[in-house]
Amino acid sequence: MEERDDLEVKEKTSLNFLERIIEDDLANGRVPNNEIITRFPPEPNGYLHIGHIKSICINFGLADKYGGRCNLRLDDTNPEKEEQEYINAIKEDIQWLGFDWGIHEYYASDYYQNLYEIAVRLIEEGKAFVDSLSAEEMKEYRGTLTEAGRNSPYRERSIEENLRLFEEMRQGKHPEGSHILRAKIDMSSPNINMRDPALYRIKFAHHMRTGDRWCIYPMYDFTHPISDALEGITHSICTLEFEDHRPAYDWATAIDGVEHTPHQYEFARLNINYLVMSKRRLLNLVKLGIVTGWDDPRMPTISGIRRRGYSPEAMKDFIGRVGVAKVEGVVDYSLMEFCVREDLNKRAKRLMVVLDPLKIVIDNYPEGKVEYFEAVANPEEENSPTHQIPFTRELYIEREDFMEIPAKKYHRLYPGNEIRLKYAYYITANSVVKDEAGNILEVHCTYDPLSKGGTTPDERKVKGTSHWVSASEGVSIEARLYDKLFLSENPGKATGNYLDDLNPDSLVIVPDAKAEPEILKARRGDYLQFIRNGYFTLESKESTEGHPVFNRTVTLKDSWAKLKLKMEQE
RNA sequence: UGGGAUGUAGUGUAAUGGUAACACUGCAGAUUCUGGUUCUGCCUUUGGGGGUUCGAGCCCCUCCAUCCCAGCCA
Repeated sequence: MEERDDLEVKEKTSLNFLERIIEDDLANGRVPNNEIITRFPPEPNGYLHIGHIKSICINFGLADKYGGRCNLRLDDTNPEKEEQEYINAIKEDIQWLGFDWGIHEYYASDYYQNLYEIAVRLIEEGKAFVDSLSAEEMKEYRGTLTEAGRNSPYRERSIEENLRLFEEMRQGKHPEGSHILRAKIDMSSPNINMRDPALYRIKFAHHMRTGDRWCIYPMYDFTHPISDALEGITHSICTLEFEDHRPAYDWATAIDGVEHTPHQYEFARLNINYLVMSKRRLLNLVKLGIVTGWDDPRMPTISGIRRRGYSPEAMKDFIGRVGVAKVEGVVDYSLMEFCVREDLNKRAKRLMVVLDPLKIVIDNYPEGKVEYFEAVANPEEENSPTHQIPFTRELYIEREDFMEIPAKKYHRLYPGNEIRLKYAYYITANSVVKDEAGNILEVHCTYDPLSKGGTTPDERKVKGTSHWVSASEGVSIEARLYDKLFLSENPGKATGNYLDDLNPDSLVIVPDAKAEPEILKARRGDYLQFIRNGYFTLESKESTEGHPVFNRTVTLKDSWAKLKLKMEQE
């Protein structure tokens, strides 16, 4: 221990592949002004989910690390699916994570005029044409994965006719689906994305930002690279499924007149086992009313996990631990739980709440007496604040903290056994009161007055300690306990019948416990940690007007449940 | 079976031609005013086969496996 300082702490400098690319580009003067510019380009067609956190952390993180910047760009080129509500939510979620795009908030729709002009220029140069094939015909002409496609019969239209048609498309003179602007690349390319990709389609849809000004909208393969170029993006980082689009990206940034040439790099998206992470499916859960909204605490959306009490720090730590690579893997849910637990353990305020109450009557404690004990908010914290907890003759403890016939290795309350009520007294169980059906209604105990504060003069030890709540002084709260996020039975990505797969794993518990000072405190916000194996969060009143809800954030290692199972098997 | 990518403990990620490692999980033990926390220990790894090299997870060849692509979505 005295040699600590002499130990050479090996600086861990291993870089991920993107950092290596950037450092190499920087070292070789390939970055204009040495300013790394990335972008996070979500389509505002839904709420951001946990998977997006990886992309956000990579793009904003890289910009931070290398002293550049990251633009927020809303990729709004499909007016039928996009909504202002989503834009607001996206911005809130990124900010919650602690990232700031400053003044660099852009919209693909800001570039509609530029894009249009570039398209006209492509037509003039004979590099794009108006195709009048139907969607079905186009598909047929495209060929298959193993067979080359054929040129559209409209491919050789004159430049004049193409120009006229495209202009008419813009003016709304043609119905949706009648014409489409395509790039002339190569119908026999083994890469299907290069078989004369569509550039512009007709859509008589109202756009939330441009209204009815346009009725032709540019496609991703055209919009994205040019938006990147226009914004001076140096490193355009996306997920693996766009690898096949990189040639199209390079084609677009090579168009005459497009000044800046960004480069696209791809990384593996985040998959977490049993977690449903597809905007389409999440939207479905919302539409079908299976959840209360995108921010339902069971949803793996950023707003959902925020409501359950996950912290941005924990999620960023999680992403850091997952790493960045090109391997399509599936991360264990338990790693995310670990990160949340680790963070919450350091900062969560501990409050005692009984979720599944069992009444305890202390026969030798005076009726009507109320005594207060001091509890610390967070034992992990030095000089942690304390608060007073009322103790009375009748209390509630957790139902699982009592067993009439104890299992092996059970050292909580059972007839004849002595345990400690945290911060208060030692009690010993004597007798049990049951109803006709044999359900335990209450347990009668006696307490040791000398054990006040949780220790005794003779320093005898007890093996069990339980949390408790006063029956008369406590407050009743409506609690909804969520175990995990919506999980699928499919360990990889959720598939077809994911709705059947979903295991809500939630239950409603209404504890009988009544007002306690610490519960009132909790109601003002923050983390509420408690219980043997779990952390709980209480939503702040502000964010859930009228819906006081308890959310159990994570299930800790369910060691108790496992032990119980083991004992049952023995 | 066209093209593009990827294979390192159960999972994720390092090792950039020089002793295969870190974290999570799992298992065991110690501590403990909650069977939590904390601490300690253990288990398990380079997809297969060739080649180059004094030396290969890394370079070459080959086989195998997995993922992505046939929207007028992004």
